[in-house]
Amino acid sequence: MNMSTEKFRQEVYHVVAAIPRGKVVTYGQIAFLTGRPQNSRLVGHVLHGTPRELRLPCHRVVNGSGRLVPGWTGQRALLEREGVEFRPNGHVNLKTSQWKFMETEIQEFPGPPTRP
DNA sequence: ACATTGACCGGTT
DNA sequence: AAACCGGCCAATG
Repeated sequence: MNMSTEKFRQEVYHVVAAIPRGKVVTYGQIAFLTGRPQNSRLVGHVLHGTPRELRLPCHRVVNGSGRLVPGWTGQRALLEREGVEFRPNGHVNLKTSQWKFMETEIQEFPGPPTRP
């Protein structure tokens, strides 16, 4: 068993556990937060093998374009139940339902200078 | 030791 | 919007 990958697995679990109701995060975001921004595929691999008894909100993880997990029927119902919004094409509306952890400290900036 | 396969991503048609 | 491509890396055969 490789130690660092085991730690990586635990960190992924921690992030997923912290996703608030009604919001989703992408595999890429989790990869970034766990210090392996290049390895979003591994996040998916870890989540695929998540034990059910951990009771993690795995349904709140989607891919970068808002697509749901291939073959997981019922994920959409779980998300809709907690208020996640969907687009006409069946993807999550990331614009309104993505958890943007970067924007927790900085609220507003004076708007960008309008250039004619 | 390969080769293939993914719950992926960013950039380019 | 959607398809394709190259890069990524653990797991699997």
